[in-house]
Amino acid sequence: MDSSEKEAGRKKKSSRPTAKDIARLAGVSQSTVSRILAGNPSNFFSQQTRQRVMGIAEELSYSPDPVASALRNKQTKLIGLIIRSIFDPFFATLVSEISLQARACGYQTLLGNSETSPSEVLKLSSVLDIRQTAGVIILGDWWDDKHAIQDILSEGNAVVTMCHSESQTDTITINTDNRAGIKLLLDHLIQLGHYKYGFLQGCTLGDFNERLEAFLEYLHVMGIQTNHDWLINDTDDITGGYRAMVRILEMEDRPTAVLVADDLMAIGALKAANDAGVWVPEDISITGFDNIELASFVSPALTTVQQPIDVMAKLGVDYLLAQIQGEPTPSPRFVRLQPRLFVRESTGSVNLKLKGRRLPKK
Amino acid sequence: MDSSEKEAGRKKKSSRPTAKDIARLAGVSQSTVSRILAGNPSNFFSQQTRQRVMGIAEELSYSPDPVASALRNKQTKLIGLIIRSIFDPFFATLVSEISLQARACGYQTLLGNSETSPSEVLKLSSVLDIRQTAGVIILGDWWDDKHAIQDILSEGNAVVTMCHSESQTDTITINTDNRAGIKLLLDHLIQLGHYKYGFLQGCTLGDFNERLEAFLEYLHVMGIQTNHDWLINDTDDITGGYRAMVRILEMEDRPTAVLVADDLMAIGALKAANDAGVWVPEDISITGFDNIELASFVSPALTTVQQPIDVMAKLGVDYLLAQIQGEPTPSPRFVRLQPRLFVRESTGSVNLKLKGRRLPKK
DNA sequence: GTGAAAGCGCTAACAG
DNA sequence: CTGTTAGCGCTTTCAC
Repeated sequence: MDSSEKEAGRKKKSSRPTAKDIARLAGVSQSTVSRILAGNPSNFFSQQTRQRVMGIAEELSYSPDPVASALRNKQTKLIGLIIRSIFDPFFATLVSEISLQARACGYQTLLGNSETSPSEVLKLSSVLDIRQTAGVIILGDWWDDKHAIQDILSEGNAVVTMCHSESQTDTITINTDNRAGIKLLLDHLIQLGHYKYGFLQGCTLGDFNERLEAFLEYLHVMGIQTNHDWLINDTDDITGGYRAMVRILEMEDRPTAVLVADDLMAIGALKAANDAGVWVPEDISITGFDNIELASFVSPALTTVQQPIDVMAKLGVDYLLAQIQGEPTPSPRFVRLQPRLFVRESTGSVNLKLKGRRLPKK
Repeated sequence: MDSSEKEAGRKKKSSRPTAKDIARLAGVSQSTVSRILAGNPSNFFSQQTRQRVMGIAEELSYSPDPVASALRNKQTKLIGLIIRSIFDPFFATLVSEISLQARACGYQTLLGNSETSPSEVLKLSSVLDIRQTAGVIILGDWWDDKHAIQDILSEGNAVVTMCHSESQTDTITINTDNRAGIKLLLDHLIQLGHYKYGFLQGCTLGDFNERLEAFLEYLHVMGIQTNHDWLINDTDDITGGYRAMVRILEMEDRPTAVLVADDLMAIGALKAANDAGVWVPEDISITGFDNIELASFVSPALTTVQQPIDVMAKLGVDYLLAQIQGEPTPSPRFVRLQPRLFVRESTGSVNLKLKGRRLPKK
């Protein structure tokens, strides 16, 4: 083999200029380059050197190697995202917003979704190598969070939880106010004259628990009786919603309105009603939670409550970065954002029954 | 301040044992540790040393710092994922599968979704800092791919594209066979007696283009006339599908069946029909593409064609890793996987008209 | 104001 | 079989 062949970089990154290159070209030392480009205001340089260095850096479109600087700083520019399920459009949207927001702050997003059985205690490291992250956002809670979060923190990571129920930890939690959401929904239904309420809970997860609790409490406050048969528990996906609704529909004595723990499940429930020939909202009213885009596009369109995803994402990232930068945890550790009611076609007055379904307009 | 306070690690990673620690404890050199743990079969060690080192490593649950090893190897264990939109459940599922698959191979996934206007030429680096990735998977094409991909490659990254149309590059592309899918759908509809076909195209993206072309070609082959008014172009999301369908429905002379470029749009189209009081499939048949889970849960359930997401994900990751490991690009650069037809409720015989809609069973 | 030098944790080339 | 040494690219003392 020809020996004078210049080795083309062991594996990759053949080309990129380094601080050393800039230094050589500018006739200064590497440390000067680093200092000037760091933009640390405490350092002063002759206008000359600064211009020259910055000029050359610009020209070669230099920027410091993130890996090297991570090693040196003991801190990457990566944030980990641990998600229960990316299939749920609500989470997918949240993920998207978070990653956008993070990128705007110079951070990238490492995806740690883990479609595992919720029952199994998850070793966090199997989902995400947290040594590579500066911080972690946990979306939804479902396993032994206390330990998991402790692991992450002990690794020196910052942590923020979102859509996470009660304080299992000392970390910041950003949530929609589930109680307020349920109240919005129930007030709306009560106004429509409903008096028998069912609740389809995804599973006994934090957020869903909160919604169920709020449901029971508010009903109690309003002096409305509940039948515990109407509280059904299934998986927190579209199929779970379908199955749960089937059970409701099989009952002799049915609720007049069913609150479903989230939109995706509610879409499943809607389908179950449809398949059974039960009309919504004429025979039964159904509500969701989240206001995913799809909610307006099913038939009938879903009455639901909106979570302010963009605000949640922004807050989550902001808090996380603050923590990463060593700022102290702010005092109200639980942020509760207000949801908003969207009344659409899946809810109606109890008296609607037998009025017949929407007919062709023509 | 107390000077003898042990500095608690500059920012993080205070604790983790290093190879040096293991070496000290085992009474060997650091390189021995590295070599033993690397498991390189070309190196032999005394059973003694090996056991001792591995024992200690195990005990401290040591594993090499990914950042340091990335710096040294000039190669991270990160793969970048560039997605058109994570909102589409089809893409979300693909992302999930890919990240699972990648993790199984010791790689993590960096998320680079970029909800930007498709028209704008995207600087790739604004979506994902590819210096931190060993390879990139691009899902869907939509901008100046040739340049973007060239950028990535020149950075030393491996690239695989998925759901990407014709060869704009020399990279491997993994796709569902769009032509076969359209044929499946059309054969089904032809059998039902349809003779007037519309097509709602998401936008002039690769995958969608291929579907439209296949549609036109196959119709031509079958000697079926097409009305170009029935070819509608809108955004590739649920709202786009809705709008496009509204336009179809406003026409005097309507197609008897409408193929929609993907399921999400088809759901929008379904809603449009519903809102207009047009019955599906009695008045018009509608089909989708992808077979997302939702397809079974809208009413009427969507007849569609399934993309084998899991296989695609596995192949994509496999090919990417092969490339990363320096294996040569395999000869058939275009992998086309076969779709599968799912007939559900949104398609029916042309003669169904006026038979009336599903009625309550009770 | 700027340079020299150390070192983050790892791996691999080069001894022996 | 194993140790010594160099160096990935960066930042940051410490000197001058």
